[in-house]
Amino acid sequence: MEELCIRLAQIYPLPEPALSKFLSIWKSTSYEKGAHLLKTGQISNYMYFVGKGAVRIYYQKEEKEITEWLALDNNFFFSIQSFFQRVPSRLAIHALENSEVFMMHHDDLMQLCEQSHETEKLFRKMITTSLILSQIRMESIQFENAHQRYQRLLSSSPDILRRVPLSYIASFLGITQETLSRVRNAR
Amino acid sequence: MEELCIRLAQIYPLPEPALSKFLSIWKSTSYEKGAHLLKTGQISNYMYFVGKGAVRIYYQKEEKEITEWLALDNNFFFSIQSFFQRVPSRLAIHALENSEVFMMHHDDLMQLCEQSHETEKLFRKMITTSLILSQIRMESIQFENAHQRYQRLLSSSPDILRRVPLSYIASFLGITQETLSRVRNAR
DNA sequence: TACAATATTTGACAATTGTCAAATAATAAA
DNA sequence: TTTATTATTTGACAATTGTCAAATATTGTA
Repeated sequence: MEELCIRLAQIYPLPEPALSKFLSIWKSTSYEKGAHLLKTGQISNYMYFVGKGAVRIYYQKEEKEITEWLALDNNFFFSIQSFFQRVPSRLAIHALENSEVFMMHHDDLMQLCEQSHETEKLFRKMITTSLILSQIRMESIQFENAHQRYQRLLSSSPDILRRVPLSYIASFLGITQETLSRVRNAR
Repeated sequence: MEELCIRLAQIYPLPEPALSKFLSIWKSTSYEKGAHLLKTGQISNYMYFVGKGAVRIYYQKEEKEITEWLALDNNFFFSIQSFFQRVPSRLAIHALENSEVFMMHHDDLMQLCEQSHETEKLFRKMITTSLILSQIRMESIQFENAHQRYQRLLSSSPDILRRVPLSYIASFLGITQETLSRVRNAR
């Protein structure tokens, strides 16, 4: 919870009493390694924050599993389209390690946003952050080759290799496992 | 202006008096073909809406010009990172045709957002729309080949080929002009 | 420890796309 | 209309990455 507060304050320092109310709608849960936070076809009701731990967002694409996102310690994540558009999620989410996860229900958030302009503002800034990250990732995928993408990931998240199977990382980077294996050794 | 109102209402129907105030901060300008709306290195102060016309957002990458976005008739566009983070823009924007452009200054928008919760909500929804589009485009770039990306563009914006030079479209799709030329003929 | 299951690496080859140069087509200017 | 300029297409070849199969390494479990 500590870390969640810190991350929120970095995005926008919500004044009281809105802050207390906002924090109160986050629920804490523990997920065992392998457990699902969200399954394909469910409407994703939550925005999540992983404290200590790691989760993977993925989906099925022609008999392959595509890793859409990896979130390690102290990061937000959610199934964007399902959460916002209230449609069944194409994405599934599971824990890669035993993880401490905080989650906030869509309806609770919307209710607070109605009541509190300041909370709406915080939420707007959270989405803005996601949008900027999305742009950066898009550019990386479009213009960097396998080696450059791997290096970028390494420098932004150095311990990811020790904690996440190579096949997931490769898919997240948009390359095959074999290519990633070659790229990270030799050359 | 008509079309701008329609598009805004689709995103969120802002009630009066907020709507009138919001509309009043949009300024209308005409740009001649080739004219710049924004040059590299400037801080991008505006969110834009092109009425009738076409614009191109691009940047320089190792002696090549990369087309980051193309906006035709009745669409929003802006230099996301510069607009939100108030840093000099890596992107430039110019008109591909004589264009009718509406623009809204960052500071005016922020002032209205402070005053009006409803306006903040509209803005939040506009960003959410951008985020979802960004996700869809990212997936297209990551998992579709040149031919599929071209087809997707054609179906979402059929007249783009008649109005935008092939080299810009190719760059926008993340492929070379030669590959696009081959993909759209034969095969 | 030894075995089984899973994960990663390696090799051979194919598919896709990029690069560079030249030819052709389309457009704008004289 | 003719010419000059710009845009698009085509060919030959190279680079990158993907695919499939097999080998090796790692991890978890009896």
